[in-house]
Amino acid sequence: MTRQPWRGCAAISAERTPQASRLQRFAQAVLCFRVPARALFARPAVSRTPMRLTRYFLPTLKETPQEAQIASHRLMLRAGMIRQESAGIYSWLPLGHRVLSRIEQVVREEQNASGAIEVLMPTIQSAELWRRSGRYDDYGKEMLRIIDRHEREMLYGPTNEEMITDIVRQFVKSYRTLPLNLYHIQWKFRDEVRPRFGVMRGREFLMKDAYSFDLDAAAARTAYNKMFVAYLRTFARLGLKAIPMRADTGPIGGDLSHEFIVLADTGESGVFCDKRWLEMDVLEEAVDFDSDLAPLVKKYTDLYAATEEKHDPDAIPADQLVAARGIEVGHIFYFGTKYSKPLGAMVTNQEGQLVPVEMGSYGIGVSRLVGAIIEASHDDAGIVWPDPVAPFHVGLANLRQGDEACDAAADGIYQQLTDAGLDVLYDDRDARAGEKLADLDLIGLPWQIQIGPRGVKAGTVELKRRRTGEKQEISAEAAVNALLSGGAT
RNA sequence: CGGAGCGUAGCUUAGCCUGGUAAAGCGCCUGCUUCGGGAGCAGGAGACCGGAGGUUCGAAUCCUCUCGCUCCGACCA
Repeated sequence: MTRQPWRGCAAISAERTPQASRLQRFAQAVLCFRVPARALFARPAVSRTPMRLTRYFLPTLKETPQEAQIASHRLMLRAGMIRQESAGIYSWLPLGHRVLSRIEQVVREEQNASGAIEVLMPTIQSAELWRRSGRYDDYGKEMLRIIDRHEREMLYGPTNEEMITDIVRQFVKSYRTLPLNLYHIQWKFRDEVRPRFGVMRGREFLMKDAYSFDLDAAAARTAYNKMFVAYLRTFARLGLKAIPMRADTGPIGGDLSHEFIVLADTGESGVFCDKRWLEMDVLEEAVDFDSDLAPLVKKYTDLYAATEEKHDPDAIPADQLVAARGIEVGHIFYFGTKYSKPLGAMVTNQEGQLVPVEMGSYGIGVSRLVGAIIEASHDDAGIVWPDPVAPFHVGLANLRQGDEACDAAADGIYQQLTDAGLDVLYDDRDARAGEKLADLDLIGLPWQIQIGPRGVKAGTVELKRRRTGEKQEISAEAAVNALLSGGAT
């Protein structure tokens, strides 16, 4: 990485001012041939953020605030991940924000892998757009309506079908531009009558929404399958078993739809599935999204699975059926020309005719997933993060802060793990062992290293796997090597 | 939106029924002793009792209104 691409280019760097635009700097750097182009596009490594707890902000609670009814809500409050601002609206504190970002990143990577392209649309939309689709009046009180200073009617977007369709209407004129799948990850607002369960059912929530545009129904089906498979992979990476269930299409309309449901006792909807689903493997292997995905989709839709609304008691023998509760973490729809027609998103086909584009939309509740993952992965002591979403890889507890030998050992391990690129949260507070260990379990980092006077004297530290509780007393080197050799990345 | 509850210190609560000017535990700050699963002792800070009005000599307490939050139902990613 070249911090100063101007070095050695005196004539050019002399002209650089603090106000130099990006373009100017780009030109300067390019003119300076000694700078590798790669450096210009180097991106910051977001995940490499070790932290000493004394310099962090992690307001954990010993007692449970009274408003929290379910495990995930309780644990998120206790672990200092969120603070409620008003009904269904939350601030994300550092720990919660890190988890949210991690989930968002997994979702983004899998969307990109499937060929979808990221955009970002605003939270505030104009009522005019919604009048054209006819939904402004239909949507009811769930839509938060806003009047700006010019008395114009605006709204805080509950979803973005109208806007994305309007974008495509303007720029996409030919079938040659299709297929197209645009997605964004953005905050939305639905003024729920009764928000509850913390971030699982908030009024403000972070959603990934993808919108597919195709020339005909067959192509739209291909787009649907891509998203279907991308969702299987996304949830598998997040450590969740999400079952695709035949679902009601709801007010959004359409005739092909699956909800991805995580089974949990605290789930808000009743669901039914073949009991063989419980043994079914999640989709781990990489997928070629240009291949025919129909067989894969078939594999994951062959076994019966339906939400309450779509459940058909005659479809499956009772002794094969599991009735459970579930959390909806994703929902995919095909809805044809429902928006393209009224909003005029037309393309010219091969025959030169103007036809409305075929659309689908595909949502993942990113902020809801934080709660869903905790519901699916916690114990009496606290959260148990799946490795890919854990806010830090390793929690390092110095059980006797201020003891010279312990400090030296802990500082050393912290340095090594950090240098190796692991995210380490180092509890260097002057606090008691019990408090540190309880906090570590509560925040649920996948690995813990405990360093205390007893072990230091014997030349060992304790390496603990949060999920299993399994502990080993080994040398510091062995612990570092164990973490570096795979487990904790 | 129907039904039911609750607002007292940062958190969890007591006090309210039967009015007399606010209490405890945890957390926080200081000191000492402790130190391998949320320590002990001593001291300290911190609450116009959600807000407004009313009744009363006097209101956290009774009455009215209002705001906020929670739960059940209907609705929803």
